[in-house]
Amino acid sequence: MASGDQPELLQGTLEVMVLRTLSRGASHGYAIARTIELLSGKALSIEEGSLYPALYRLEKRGDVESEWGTTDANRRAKFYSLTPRGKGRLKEQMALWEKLSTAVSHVLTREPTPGSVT
Amino acid sequence: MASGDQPELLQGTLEVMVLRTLSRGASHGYAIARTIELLSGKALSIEEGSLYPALYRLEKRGDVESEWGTTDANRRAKFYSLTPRGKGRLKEQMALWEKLSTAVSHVLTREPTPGSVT
DNA sequence: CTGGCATGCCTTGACAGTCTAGGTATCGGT
DNA sequence: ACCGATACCTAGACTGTCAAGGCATGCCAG
Repeated sequence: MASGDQPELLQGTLEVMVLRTLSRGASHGYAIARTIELLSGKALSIEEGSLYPALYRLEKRGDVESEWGTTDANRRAKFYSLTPRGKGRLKEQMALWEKLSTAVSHVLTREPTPGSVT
Repeated sequence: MASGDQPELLQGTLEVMVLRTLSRGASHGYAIARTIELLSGKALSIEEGSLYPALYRLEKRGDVESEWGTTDANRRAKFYSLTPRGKGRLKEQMALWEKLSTAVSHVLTREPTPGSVT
């Protein structure tokens, strides 16, 4: 923790956000980060030290594949795209997020049933 | 892993769930775990190896305090309760969860604006 | 009365994913 | 000539979770 109080990402959510971003079309690291930040309404900030390792994980696992290309800004960049496998994974992970976040929300807001544990 | 594929907790959410549980009244480790599992609709399973360290963290930080007592089942147990500080922390963490989970959901569901980054 | 199950607490070690904090290189504009 | 934005990469520390064990005791079925 220390001093820099940026809210840390909910561990495990970066991957699914990356997959989702790529499901809208191939993109490269830098752009993926900017896109996620934008879509989150600036609530999330994607650190490169987390993003690149995540990308490598996904590629190693066969969920994405990469190819070098050139960006709008005329710069060399590695473009990642979803593989069929990755599309499956995305679906999976979206469902999992839905399930888990709902579960957590329930715990935080639900009133306990009368017959609770003591 | 093997067969029992319990989804891992979203890292960082355990604490806020514990605080929230205690906000409904003092409780002990075992009961806290059962309560969270129940409220989550069995979607979450709280591992003791995560729960107890979390409880110690919270106590060390002054968010909860503990006292030995006896349960309904007539067993010795350490009862934790929220301190004023802990109530503040709970409020904070609930807001943070709200903010982050909303942000993630946006990233997963929102359609990108036309002028996106390339 | 005894064996097993549920209750209840605790700890160690491995591990995964994130962050900090550096580094490199190039393009375009001032 | 420089500087900011773009773009990639990596090492090391850290944090929280998990798996897997251990211990003790109350209660009930057989």
